[in-house]
Amino acid sequence: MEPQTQQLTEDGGNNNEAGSSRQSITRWTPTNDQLIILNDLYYNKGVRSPSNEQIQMIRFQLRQYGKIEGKNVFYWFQNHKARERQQMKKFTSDGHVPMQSSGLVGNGNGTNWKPEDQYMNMNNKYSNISNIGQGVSSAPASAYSAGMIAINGQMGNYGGYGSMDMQKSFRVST
Amino acid sequence: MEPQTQQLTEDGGNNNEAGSSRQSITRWTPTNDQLIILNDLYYNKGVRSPSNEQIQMIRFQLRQYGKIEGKNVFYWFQNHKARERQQMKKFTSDGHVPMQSSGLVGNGNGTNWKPEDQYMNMNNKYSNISNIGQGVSSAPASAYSAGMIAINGQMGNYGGYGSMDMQKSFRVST
DNA sequence: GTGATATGAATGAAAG
DNA sequence: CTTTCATTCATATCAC
Repeated sequence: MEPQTQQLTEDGGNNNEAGSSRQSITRWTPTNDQLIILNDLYYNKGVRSPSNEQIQMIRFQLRQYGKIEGKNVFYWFQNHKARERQQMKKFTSDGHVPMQSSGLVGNGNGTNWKPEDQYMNMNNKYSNISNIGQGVSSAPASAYSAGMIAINGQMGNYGGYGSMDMQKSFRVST
Repeated sequence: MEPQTQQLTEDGGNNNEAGSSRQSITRWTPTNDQLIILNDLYYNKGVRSPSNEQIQMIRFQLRQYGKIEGKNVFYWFQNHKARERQQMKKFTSDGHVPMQSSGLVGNGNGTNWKPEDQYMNMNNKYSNISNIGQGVSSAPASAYSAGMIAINGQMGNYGGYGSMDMQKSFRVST
């Protein structure tokens, strides 16, 4: 009834948690585009518990749409998976579960993902797929232009060669 | 939150009746009887975070008074506990906390930190790096290629090395 | 009708 | 991975 105007915590860099030894007072809020990618990875690509490397790549991909850190990606997948499972057990829908339409996921190891078209039902939020960060592709991105990240887009045969220097650890509050 | 001044729906009766599709799409509103039971469980029985099975039992019990699902019970306890703490935190030592805490559960924390470094153990097993795409299939039992992961699965080239020895360290403990 | 408040629902972050 | 905490969004109800 009323667009809640999701306050996209756009990048912009106003976020700040360093210095504060408190609990994170800055909570990452995924943008619509980020959610789309994350859900695509989760449901269509079968990503469940990405490794560190994968997290970094995903982060890099999502960064174009807003500020994001590795831990955000990590927590997102962890929560998403846990809650999907929780929903199955705890909220055993006697009626229905007003969340994602998951359900098949029987894979628990990632041994091999069975490609299957499943559309996530992002009926939750409002489609605000707009030019959120039009031109956000800042400079730092070019430094890592290894071109081997094919998370969502198409990638012919560039063959990156991936000895890039990725951050090895993202720590919160040094 | 105020004291349990059950100001619930003044309709007193049951605006939520099982089978009534009246407000099924709206959020659950506990009936008076349900609130009595819930509060009894909370204050007299000391229930704070019921397990899945407990939730189901509670749900079953409450169901005779109105439509209810497991998540409603779950969220009720979550919110009730969180908000009780929230108020307690607000009146840290005012001496007048409008709540009838019975003091069960002996919860003494609230501001208790654990001065301990928590290193998340991202145990990447030796093999079986969940490959997310159907294109990259790592060697079964040789070296684990974690350098580059084609999340899309459209990679025509396989990556070399990346940083394999990453140790993600969430140093989050305050 | 509008705003304040109570509270159900959701989820990021973190602890266990 | 499971469970809990904290913060925030969303909405029903009440006060005006």
